[in-house]
Amino acid sequence: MAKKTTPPDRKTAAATQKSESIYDVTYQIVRLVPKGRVTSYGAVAAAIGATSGARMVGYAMNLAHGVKPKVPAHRVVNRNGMLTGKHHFQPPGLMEELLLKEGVKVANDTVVDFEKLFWDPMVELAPR
DNA sequence: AACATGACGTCGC
DNA sequence: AGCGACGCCATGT
Repeated sequence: MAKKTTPPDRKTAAATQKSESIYDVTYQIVRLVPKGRVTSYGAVAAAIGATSGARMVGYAMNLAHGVKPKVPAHRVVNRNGMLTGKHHFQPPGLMEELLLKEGVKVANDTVVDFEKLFWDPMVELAPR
């Protein structure tokens, strides 16, 4: 009886992920963004080692909804300084609101003086 | 396993 | 200078 080895009840994605997933790292980088500052997906991606994974960063932000501690995804914009993800907020426009409250001026869905407010994790966290 | 999608980025026209 | 297409990496179907 009992032929073959009975496979243990493995839950889906039980041990699939390790302690740190690309999302976890991404969230932490974003959380490090100081108030009144903004960063870009590409910069964060480069900081986590996914230089070309800018899309993954955006993907991670999408999952960041309800993640604790809260992830200031509104401080993350594209390389253009444009609030590309504003439509993913609830309600849309919340992203701009939050930025304005933090002192970041937004015009036409784009961060004003983006390069000035740009916070590069690679530079700030990089050991000189 | 292959295809399609995505909060980006870069190159080409 | 504005629009289109490809590339990247991960996820879902």
